[in-house]
Amino acid sequence: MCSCHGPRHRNCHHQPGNKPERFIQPSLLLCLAEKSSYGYELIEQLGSFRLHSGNPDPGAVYRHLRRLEMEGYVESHWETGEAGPAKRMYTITADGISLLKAWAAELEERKAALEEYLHKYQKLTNK
Amino acid sequence: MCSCHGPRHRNCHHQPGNKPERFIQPSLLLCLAEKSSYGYELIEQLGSFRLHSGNPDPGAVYRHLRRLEMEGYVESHWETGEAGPAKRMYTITADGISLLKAWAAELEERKAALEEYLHKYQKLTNK
DNA sequence: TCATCTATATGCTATTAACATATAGATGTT
DNA sequence: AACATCTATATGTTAATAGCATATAGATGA
Repeated sequence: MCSCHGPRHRNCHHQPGNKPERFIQPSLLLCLAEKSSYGYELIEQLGSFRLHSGNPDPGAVYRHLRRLEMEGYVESHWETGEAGPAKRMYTITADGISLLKAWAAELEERKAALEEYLHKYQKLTNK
Repeated sequence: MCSCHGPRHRNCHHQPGNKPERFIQPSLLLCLAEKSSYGYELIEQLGSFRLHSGNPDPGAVYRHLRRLEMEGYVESHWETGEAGPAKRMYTITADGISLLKAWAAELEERKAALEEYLHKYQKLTNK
């Protein structure tokens, strides 16, 4: 029974299924390492990652992008040529590639940590 | 370059290595499914999990335990017989076992999600 | 004209990890 | 006896973030 109530708790964080996603940053970096892109498109791309159940919050994505730029991991410029409203196109920098690499190592470690946990769980249930 | 400064930012969350641990609850449940235990001992046990880099924050552990009890996933009683100060011994309930099972399924899913991400990363770097 | 789609952005709240500190009984040392 | 240390539990505060709501505006189509 979750102690959370009200409209802000449709996705309560206290139960396993309702995960806080902390993977917006590494996902953005991976997408941008593949090709330059912009917020609206990146939102759709992240939506297809298993790490994100459905499209991520647009607000979160735009804020992450601005921050990554402020910190020098990506660069942006306005693209006005194409159809529709102007897009802010983002390109990953060398620092961004380094950060992505660090994320990959970290996520590899987390995978191993999860495997350890699940192994312990298996050992318990097979007793 | 992280925009975080000051004493509260020795462990900045924005960089891969500085992970927020969101695994105290499932770790506690797994330990308690193995055997009844108490806060101080559980802190040490969690410290040996790869999911936790070093001993977790005692405050966090004690609060998690109280909340798990409030929500019916564990039960506790004071143990005064042994040496040292009294211990609040925790025992997992049937609901707690169910919750643990749900956590295991969720962490299995997260492991798969991480594998997907890392596979994409590998594909990129092998180009 | 109006609705809808594309696109970016900001404001607010709840939750949580991290950090700091408080309390107190038990044990060991001089 | 006095004192430090260890065991054990607990609370107060802050910073960071996910999630939700909302604002803005140009482009497209009916």
